[in-house]
Amino acid sequence: MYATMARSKKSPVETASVEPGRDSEAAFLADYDVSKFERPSVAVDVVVMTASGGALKALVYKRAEHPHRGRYALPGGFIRMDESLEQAARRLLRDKAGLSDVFIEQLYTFGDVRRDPRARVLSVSYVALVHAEKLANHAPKDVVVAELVVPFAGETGGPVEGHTASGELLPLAFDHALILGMAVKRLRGKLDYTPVGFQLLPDEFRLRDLQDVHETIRGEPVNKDSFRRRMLASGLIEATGAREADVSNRPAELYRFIKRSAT
Amino acid sequence: MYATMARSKKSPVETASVEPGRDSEAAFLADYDVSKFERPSVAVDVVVMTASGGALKALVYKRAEHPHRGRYALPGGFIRMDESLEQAARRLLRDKAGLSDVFIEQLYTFGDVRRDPRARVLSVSYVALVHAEKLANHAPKDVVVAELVVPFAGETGGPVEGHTASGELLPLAFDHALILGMAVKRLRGKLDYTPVGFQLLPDEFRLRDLQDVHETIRGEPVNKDSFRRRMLASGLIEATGAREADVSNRPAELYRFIKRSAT
DNA sequence: AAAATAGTGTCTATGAGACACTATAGT
DNA sequence: ACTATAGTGTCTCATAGACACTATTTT
Repeated sequence: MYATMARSKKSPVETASVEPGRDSEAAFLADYDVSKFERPSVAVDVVVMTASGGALKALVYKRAEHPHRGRYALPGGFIRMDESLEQAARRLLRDKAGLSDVFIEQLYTFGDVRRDPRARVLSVSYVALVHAEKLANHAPKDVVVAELVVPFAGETGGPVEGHTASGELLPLAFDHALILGMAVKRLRGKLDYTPVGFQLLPDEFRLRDLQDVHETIRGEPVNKDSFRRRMLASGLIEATGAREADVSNRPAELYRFIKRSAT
Repeated sequence: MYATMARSKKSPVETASVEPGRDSEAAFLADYDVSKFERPSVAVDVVVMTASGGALKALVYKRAEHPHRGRYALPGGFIRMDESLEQAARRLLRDKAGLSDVFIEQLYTFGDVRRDPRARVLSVSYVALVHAEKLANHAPKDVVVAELVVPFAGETGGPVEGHTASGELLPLAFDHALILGMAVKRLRGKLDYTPVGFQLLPDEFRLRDLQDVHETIRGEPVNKDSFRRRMLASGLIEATGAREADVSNRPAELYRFIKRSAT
């Protein structure tokens, strides 16, 4: 889009001294040889996160091929020449995790020279947030929903461990422990000023569920009273009028988010 | 580092079922052919920002070559195979802007398929924050310190215009208006919870200077009383004991940041 | 009735905004 | 004395945390 705009004849931004030179630019482009410069490989890796049972979780799968065969890696793959980074992330999410229509956001680009033993490979990472049930229903069976053990408080950052539900440690491939750590850091940072729960809860939920999500992400308890007041005053959620059923205590009011963001 | 760790024999993380297979992995790597997959070019572009005279500014330079000859671009260039992304950013900053020992941080990776007319080129962007004087002293003469005109409030995001000091619009190359917009958005976001002024002010400054920086970044005034109280209570700055001189009014106390972060 | 969790009302401490006031330099 | 900006003291309002209290379900 911007490339197009830049080449249009009378774009309103062409006020100062831009040399038009359209023919010579065209000639230049025709002659341009991409292979002049060495290029790295570029992969997109997606952190598919959810929060349930008091734990932050992310989807990993056991690598069947070298390098790092047997270790656990994030769903990812090399980008194609005809897709944008986000399109690549969505494709990989669909092909490797069976997920579509989820919230995704670019996280960070990892580019250490030796991060992949094969060759120079950059990883442009994305975070996807999904409901726990969606992950349970749609994920192929060779994937593992790893529980994350976060060794840092607040938004300090650092590598994060993955465990099975039974507590076994899952050795992570490449620098994926760092990518997971960055994802947790980002999620914690977003918590204060964006309605993160939108993506991590079903359409109807109890305030307690929303509080659980916040506490799981932060890794520490939040004040119940203050949390309720803030959420109700935020204007982002509304009561459905319905209440939960079949509980052995006073049933909680059910709420929904006012504007469910598209994808 | 991670590649090394992953291949070490008895890493403590190898608790679950990792297939060792060191020989076969070595064989695999020896056979691995990088050229199997098509690869994009990867550039690093650096937004060198400063705040002075009530305006946010960024360094751009007029392109002498195609594509987008005559338009203004961020300092940038293709990454080399033996340097990390941050190393590339620092190299470009040194070579193209004459700057070293400045704060830099990765911003975002732009990957639209058509963002560069030559070929598929990803841009991993970085933000550098420097004092206004440092920029004035060190910048080569083919660069322009463009004043940014930010058409959005808060952290909405969107493209940003560059102007000369005299108000002339500088047409920007590629998607660099978007990259600048992202940089402004990020800077505004950091303002609330990190001492951004550290990087944008000289060693000694008046509280008014710090307030000016905050107002310039936010694009709107801040409450003077509350701002003073917050800054003094933050524990991040301390009085030097000295006062400004040669002013025709009550001279202000000079302050310094407690811990000047390294680079 | 007992147990368990949902939800309300109220008090207090803290921090932001508003504003009046005092302080100190040059002219 | 006058001007301009620095810096202080105080009042009010909004919000977070603490805590006691009430409400509503199952067993």
